[in-house]
Amino acid sequence: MVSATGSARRSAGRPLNRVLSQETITRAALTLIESRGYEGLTMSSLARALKVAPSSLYNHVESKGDVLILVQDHVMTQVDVSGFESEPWEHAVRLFAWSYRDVFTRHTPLIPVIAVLPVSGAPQTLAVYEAVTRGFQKAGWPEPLIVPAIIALESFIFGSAFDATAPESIFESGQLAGQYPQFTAAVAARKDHADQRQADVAFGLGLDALILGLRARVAGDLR
Amino acid sequence: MVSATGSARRSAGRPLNRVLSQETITRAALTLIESRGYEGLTMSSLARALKVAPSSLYNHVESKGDVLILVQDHVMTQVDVSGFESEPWEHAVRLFAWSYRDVFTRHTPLIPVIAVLPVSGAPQTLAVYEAVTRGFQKAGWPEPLIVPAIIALESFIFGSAFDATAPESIFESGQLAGQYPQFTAAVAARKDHADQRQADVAFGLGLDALILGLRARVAGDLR
DNA sequence: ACCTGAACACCGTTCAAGT
DNA sequence: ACCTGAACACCGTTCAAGT
Repeated sequence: MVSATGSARRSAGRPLNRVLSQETITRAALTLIESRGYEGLTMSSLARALKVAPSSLYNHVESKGDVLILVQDHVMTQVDVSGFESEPWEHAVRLFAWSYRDVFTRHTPLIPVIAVLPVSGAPQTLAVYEAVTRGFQKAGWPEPLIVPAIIALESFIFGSAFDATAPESIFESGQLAGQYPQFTAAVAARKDHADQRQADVAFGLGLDALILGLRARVAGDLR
Repeated sequence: MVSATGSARRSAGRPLNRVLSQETITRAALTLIESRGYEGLTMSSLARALKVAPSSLYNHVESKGDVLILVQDHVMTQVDVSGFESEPWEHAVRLFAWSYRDVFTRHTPLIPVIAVLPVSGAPQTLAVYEAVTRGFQKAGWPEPLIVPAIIALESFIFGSAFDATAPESIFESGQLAGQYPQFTAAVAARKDHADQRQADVAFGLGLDALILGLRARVAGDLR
């Protein structure tokens, strides 16, 4: 019997023309993540989206972790590094950092993947690092400081991406307010930044501080 | 039949004295994580360690996520906030930040949990924030800036904890080196900091920059 | 080479039955 | 109130069989 609606099921055996590739898998995974989130991304759901049996995926990837690596590298193309070509260093860093954080706020489950993944298998990730490095070099940064500075920036960005997914009320002490009076007061005193999200205020503050502090360090090293 | 070695299996029905509590569960989970890591922590393994059926756990926690929340709050007691009582602000922040990062380097799977968890259910976490807040107040920080500054610091710390779990060789471009010459050069130029780990160099650089930048911002606000 | 379909060893969670 | 034991609906992954 063939399913009543939709197309007939493919029979076993090698099909006449290949139906899968790493690219179609990556694309389907991204679409699935956009519509159903990361909990919605399973090898089953991915296979279903591609109209294929789950076991077929293993002809093209070694594991689900492999799929996440493919997705990660593709997501990296969404990060805006254009500023490093034309803009002054500080402006370029700011543009880059906000863009990087915004992208990964939508993809926090990739952060544990990327943070530990060797760049050698991730060309788009390398392309981003290359562009950023050129920007730092153009601004006259001492070579040995560039990679540590990029890592520090990236660490701040990843942590901030997690923070950006937290509910606005995360710091309300609730019942325990009386036991922690100073923190409760500090939470209440946070400036009412109109409609700006608290996570954005913190990110802006930290980014300004990092930029200022890094710049001071470079000036010291070059003097 | 009773198992040949070890104690006999408990029969069904309410036992004479309670064998579980949130505290024993938390303790067992932490021991399990220390010995087998986070992949080794399953509801089954946890039950086995406590000599109990997996379903028994659900009399004390609502889900595995609940267990992670209990673990997270307990781990928070390992963070050193003692500096904020006696030391100058800058030294206290440094002590706190390194300690916080070191603790969560061993517990990165908790980061997505804590980053989104309302503090109202996490007394130890609140205790840490209270101590830090007092240190900032003592140093004369303007009240509305304290919470954003703590969040920024924490974001940098969490991101750096992930970075600290990465292999030392993560930035070697491998085959693709030729296509990304500037980044490859920058990686090669990283100072040889004797036996200091690259992650520690980056964390130290970023922490110094953040401290300097935050301090400058405060000075500006108070002027 | 690359697909299907059946199977496997897990997972977290639910719930009736028992004391 | 709080435990056991059986069951359920999933998970990722393996592998023989098919073309």
